[in-house]
Amino acid sequence: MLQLDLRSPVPIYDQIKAGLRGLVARGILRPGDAAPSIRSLAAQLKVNPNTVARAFRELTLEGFLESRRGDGSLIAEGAARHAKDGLSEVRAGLKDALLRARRAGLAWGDVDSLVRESRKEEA
Amino acid sequence: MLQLDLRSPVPIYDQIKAGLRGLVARGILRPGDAAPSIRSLAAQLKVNPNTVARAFRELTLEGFLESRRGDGSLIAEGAARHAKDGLSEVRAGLKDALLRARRAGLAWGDVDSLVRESRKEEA
Amino acid sequence: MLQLDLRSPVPIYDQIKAGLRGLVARGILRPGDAAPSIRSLAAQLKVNPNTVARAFRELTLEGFLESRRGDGSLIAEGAARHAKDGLSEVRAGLKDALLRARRAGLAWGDVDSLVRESRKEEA
Amino acid sequence: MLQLDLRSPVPIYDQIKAGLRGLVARGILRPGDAAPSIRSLAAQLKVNPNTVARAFRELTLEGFLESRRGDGSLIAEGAARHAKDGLSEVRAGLKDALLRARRAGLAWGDVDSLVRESRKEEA
DNA sequence: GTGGTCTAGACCACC
DNA sequence: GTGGTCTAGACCACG
Repeated sequence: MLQLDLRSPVPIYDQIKAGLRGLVARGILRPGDAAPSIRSLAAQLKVNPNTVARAFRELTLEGFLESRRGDGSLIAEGAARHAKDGLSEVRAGLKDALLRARRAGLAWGDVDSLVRESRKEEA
Repeated sequence: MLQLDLRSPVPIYDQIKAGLRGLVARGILRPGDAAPSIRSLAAQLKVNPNTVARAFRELTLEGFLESRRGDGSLIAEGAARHAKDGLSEVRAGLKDALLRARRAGLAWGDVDSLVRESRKEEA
Repeated sequence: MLQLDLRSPVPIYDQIKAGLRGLVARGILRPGDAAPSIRSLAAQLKVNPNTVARAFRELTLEGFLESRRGDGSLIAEGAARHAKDGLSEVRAGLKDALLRARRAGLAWGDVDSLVRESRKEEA
Repeated sequence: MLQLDLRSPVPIYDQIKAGLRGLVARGILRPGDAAPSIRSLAAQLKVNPNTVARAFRELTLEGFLESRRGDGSLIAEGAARHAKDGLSEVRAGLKDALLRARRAGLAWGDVDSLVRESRKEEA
């Protein structure tokens, strides 16, 4: 349901944040649904609960989650929009990668073919 | 001539390395040309000279630069190939970013528009 | 009749307790009156009945409520005094909040305008 | 320079955040100044560095601090405005306290006299 | 059971 | 030296 790449330089808590937003963006979780509990998600991902807690805390501050004391968290009402036109961190990451690639001398043509290639592999 | 993103999680010295390789990949600097001096580059980028020095040191070890005792560095003969190798790393990084973005729920259409947007901003 | 702020760090059962005391302090409920039933209040506040039950339990222990086996609770005779005692607690809390706000750099003028603002919003 | 109340129900990291904003609001620290290092502040406050780090992290996300990798943090340019018209958390806390006080039955007149009283004591 | 805070200590990368 | 991430484990309050 949610996958991590522990080798990635991207912080685990960021991957968790992106993953949850992805579940909403793809319609697997919907506003009003209960989010998995911090502890259960931590166990499932084999990660320290604090790490998951940090992701949840930030998502709550951002208004993507609502935490109910002693009764778990749920996907906030605005989460769908948040996940959709938001995805801001992911977009920022991609844009950053694009920018660096350009600065490193990658031509736009190369970028285009790389995108096409990835698209093909996925299908 | 060379731009940094101080907020990026990518190390500054890595950005400098990639930037110099990019200048060669784009033909702005050529093998045999003088590289900017560490001090002047540091001043221009408003960065600690140590940071630039580290980038130069590593580029020299990699054979991309040649240092002339007391007389700065110059772009090595094999620099063009090095710049190309750098490009494959960059491609790999971009591809990875794309994968994560997709996992996070970003649609291909979003990717396309993001690319268009970056292209536009650059122009 | 009784309003909660689910986002507040203040426990819900405490808000309920304070709210009931407030209703008495303001003369809306009087000693001898029937208190709302736990279930109806829980439904109205969209809160777990356990939470309301806890508030009632504590209020009963404090002598603010009297429970009639199988017939709900009623406002105790001494409730008015209890409500007044509650007020001093509230005052202390407010004073503390003021102190912290001042330490944090809030000017007295800001405090004044904040009070005016709250007053306005309430009306 | 910065005082904590470990007995307060207000989280330490929140007190630290408020304290730093207060130092800027009062002009003791200015935009561009170096903020104390996480470790030194932790030592001075006799608190775990992680706790200070959390405060710093949030302040950075909010744009009040800028962190320079390996070179400490500094007060961001927008910090003064942030601290001044912001102070948002403190104001929110005060407003919350006011709201609860009102719901608990405290009259506006009581609020006013309480404010006057605090003001007098401080002077 | 839940989320939240805090401590302690390790490790990393950067300057 | 700096900030950042992660783990481990304790404790608290709430539902």
